[in-house]
Amino acid sequence: MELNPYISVDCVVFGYDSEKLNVLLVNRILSDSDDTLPLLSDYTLTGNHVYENETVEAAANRIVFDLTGLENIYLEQFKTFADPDRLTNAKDQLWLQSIGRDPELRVVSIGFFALLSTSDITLEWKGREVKWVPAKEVGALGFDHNHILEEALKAMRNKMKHEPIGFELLPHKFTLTQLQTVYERIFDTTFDKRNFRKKVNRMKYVVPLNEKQTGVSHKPAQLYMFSRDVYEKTKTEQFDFIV
Amino acid sequence: MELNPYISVDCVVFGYDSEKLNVLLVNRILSDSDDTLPLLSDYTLTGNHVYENETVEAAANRIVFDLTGLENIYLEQFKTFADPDRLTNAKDQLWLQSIGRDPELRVVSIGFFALLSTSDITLEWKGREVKWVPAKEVGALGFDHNHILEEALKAMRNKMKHEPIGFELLPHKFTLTQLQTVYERIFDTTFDKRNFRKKVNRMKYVVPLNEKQTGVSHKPAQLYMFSRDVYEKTKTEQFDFIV
DNA sequence: TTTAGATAGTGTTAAATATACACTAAGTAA
DNA sequence: TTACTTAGTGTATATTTAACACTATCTAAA
Repeated sequence: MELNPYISVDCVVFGYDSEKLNVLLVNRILSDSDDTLPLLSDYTLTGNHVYENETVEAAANRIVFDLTGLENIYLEQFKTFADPDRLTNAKDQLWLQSIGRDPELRVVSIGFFALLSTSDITLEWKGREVKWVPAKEVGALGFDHNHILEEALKAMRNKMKHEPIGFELLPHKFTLTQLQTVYERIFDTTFDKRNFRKKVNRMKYVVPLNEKQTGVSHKPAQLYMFSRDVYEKTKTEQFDFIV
Repeated sequence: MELNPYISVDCVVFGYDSEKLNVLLVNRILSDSDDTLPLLSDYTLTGNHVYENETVEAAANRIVFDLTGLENIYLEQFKTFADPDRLTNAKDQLWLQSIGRDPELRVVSIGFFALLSTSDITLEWKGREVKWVPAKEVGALGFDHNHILEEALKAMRNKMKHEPIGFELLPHKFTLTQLQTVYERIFDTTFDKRNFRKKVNRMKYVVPLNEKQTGVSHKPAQLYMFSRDVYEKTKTEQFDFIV
């Protein structure tokens, strides 16, 4: 089965490590014929073209699965990138040529972001180096991927303000302190612990388990899980189009 | 300048007529050679392929401008449609063939929605019939446009809950009753007049004008306008990830 | 010019939510 | 047993929401 040459999917995989938000990057390396200094070595987001009979959602899931081994990861199509000059940079042209793609072809890239907890996976070598980089420390990426990353961050933060997706960045079982910290780190702010807990208390879809944290050298915290089921059943329309 | 054959933009143009939400549709008609009964006659959303050197945003603006004569209309890219079988329906295949497109080609369509007040424009014949249809009365559309319309409605409603875009559906100067009615019609609900006004009162970006409604046979209402400028300057981060 | 009709515009009370703030509880490790 | 670390909790005040009904002002028609 053939890959479609002009439709690609780029996945901005966000992984939270209970400290900061990271992005999954892959190494883009191009060696000279005599194998000395590489002609090109930088990083890009994870992406691929879609197969001719494949939906873009399936392609996004495939890409995330190939790199993380995880299925049913939170994935959302957030924006499409199709500027005529998005791949006309010299490095990108060199790369496209070297991997046998037509550098003239206008490639549409459909952007997805994925949310997961880095504790759920261990990265493996997949023919190319794959690594987590803190979102705030990402340097110059190949293609238009800095732009895509910025847009993904915007879309993710925006969604996070109104829908319960912070949970997707945590392990299945989490403590309220962990939950509070995710939101604090992603929005670069702090919340009052008691007020935060009062608010969470009202969210019936954050359900306490009969289980406590283990392996910590202090009072172990109560564990909770997120129930999307309860969420869907209890959510109501709400407006907040106000300052 | 050539149109790119595999990248298209579909615009879901929402027009509010101070009564209901309408969608702009164009007639897709195909006559037999002897010009009797049409082989095909139905409606689609407005869309077009993009020029090779054109961005998709520019294409969306061009499409809206060509149909309405308006520039600087509120436009938002909301989702991209690229299913391999999105144009494989018999009617669509017939149409594609008849206008000289390759019916086998996988076409990516980037969806935008536009918001405007129908009072701002008068539709003209542009070689094809163009008409407003109430969003709730749209029948079977060509291509995958019923699906695109559904997604546009979802995206628009969702955005409307959290950001001040209801104004885009009204004339530049509007009354508070008109503003309330837009929200009521789009969310199929009703609000208490006094509470609604108290809320709007707190929105500093809804600014009263030194002007009243004219041409009505009852007490004329105060006119207001929306200031995106004030909005951008006064908006704050807010969370509501709660039931 | 008076009157009927239509929509504009306004205030209060009770309940819920948001905010600000500091100490005790329960575990581990030395 | 003590020191250390994080968990977990309550109260008072300010703000916001929700529920609810009447008067004001204009036009048009009698």
